[in-house]
Amino acid sequence: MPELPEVETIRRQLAPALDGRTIVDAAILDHRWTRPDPPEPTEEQLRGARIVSVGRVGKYLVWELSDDRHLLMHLRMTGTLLFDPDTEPIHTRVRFDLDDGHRLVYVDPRRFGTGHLVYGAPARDAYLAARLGVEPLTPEFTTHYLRRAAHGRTAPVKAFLLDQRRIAGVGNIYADEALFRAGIHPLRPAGRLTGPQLDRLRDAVEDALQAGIDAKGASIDDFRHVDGARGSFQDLFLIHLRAGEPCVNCGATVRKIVVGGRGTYVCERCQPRPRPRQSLRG
DNA sequence: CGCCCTGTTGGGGA
DNA sequence: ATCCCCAACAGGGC
Repeated sequence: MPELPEVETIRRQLAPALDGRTIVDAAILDHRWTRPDPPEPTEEQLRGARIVSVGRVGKYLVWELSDDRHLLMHLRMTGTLLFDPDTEPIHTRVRFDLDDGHRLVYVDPRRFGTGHLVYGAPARDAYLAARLGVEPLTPEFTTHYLRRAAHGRTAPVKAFLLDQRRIAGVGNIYADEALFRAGIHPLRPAGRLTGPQLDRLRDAVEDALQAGIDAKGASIDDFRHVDGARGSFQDLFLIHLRAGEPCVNCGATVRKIVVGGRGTYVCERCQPRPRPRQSLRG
């Protein structure tokens, strides 16, 4: 479920409850959660650890633990963290019992989510730096950076946005949203964006992500229900999952295509298809 | 009931 | 650099 705005929302909700607490007991019910070699963390390593802080980098939740240990959690598509659930969810993978009696439960039906334990800030930063580029809601995220990152690339701009090593935290939904707001077709080669398009794209990524963060308060479990009377998110996702509906901007019918193997929603009037590139050899 | 397709992610192999 | 497939599971359409 989580892209940057959702992970950030989870972090904000969790941090006050976790900061300063000690994990008195941990149960790892799913071996897969710790899969790299060696499998870390183990239950023994988590037991007795104090939680210094809970942060976020890209789509990673970064727990700083006592003794300069760092737990890097990625929720992938279906991971969820529940605080004091009434009943034990079916797909519970990890349980954390805190020293104040509260319990945090990690639930993940598809079991894609991962947890890694690394020792020392340098190891943590190296792990993240190898996978993540610029944070899109920081001053580092400039048109200039976008231009340099996109220069010479032939892959579709949507694939470019999804590449976490360039921009950290944009997923399938917000990529569609940003491209729609910027009026750029997802299939346009990233290296062929014009100056004005790069400007618009930078702003659109920022705006779409910030809108997602601001929409907290609505249930994050329901964030995909953009149609119907659900309300809160009706205005948040302008294009995603709206195939067959009229474009909110021009009224043309929103189409669904596939880009990079991912479902992609586009208004081909607001986001005109790129002219097919003439190959040099014909 | 079964089969097929889809999906909020990212890693690895071609 | 780019593209495709896969991990594991649920839900919907037929």
